[in-house]
Amino acid sequence: MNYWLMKSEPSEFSIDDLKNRPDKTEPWDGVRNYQARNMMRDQMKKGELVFFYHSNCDVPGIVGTMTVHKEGYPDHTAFDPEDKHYDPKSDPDNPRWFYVDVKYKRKFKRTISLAEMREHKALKDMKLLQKGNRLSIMPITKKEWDYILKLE
DNA sequence: GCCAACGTTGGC
DNA sequence: GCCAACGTTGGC
Repeated sequence: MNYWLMKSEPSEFSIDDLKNRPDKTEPWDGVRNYQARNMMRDQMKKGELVFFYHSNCDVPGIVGTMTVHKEGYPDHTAFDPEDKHYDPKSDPDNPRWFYVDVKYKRKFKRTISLAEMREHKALKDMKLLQKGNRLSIMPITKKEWDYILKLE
């Protein structure tokens, strides 16, 4: 059982957008980073728990939880010239980019902000808090997962 | 809007 | 394979 954190800009796709999908699921499209792709393609398993993180907004932080609903498969937005995530180098016969479907689980009563997480020594090793980390998907330890849930 | 940190691209 | 140039991320 692995635990994850996935970032999204709420102006693009927020936890409320996910919650408001008819079946509360959505493909996590547009990831164009190899490390993040590898995690979605190879490591994220159905039913695993994921923090939803809002980035590039007034109060960046964790806003809720979701689950991996469908394991890695080719990101078809890479094949569509009309799509803003189009990548001509991704060949449908040999896809370069993959995504998973996520499913809404719960929205926190409040945002666990990045600033707040920085204040907790127990969380100091989180990849999220390390300088210059721009990965949009990252693993979380069970210890960190449990600790953050208690902050709510 | 600024800018540091990082990833990718492409010339050589 | 090096590395400068460029583009992107994302906190502030």
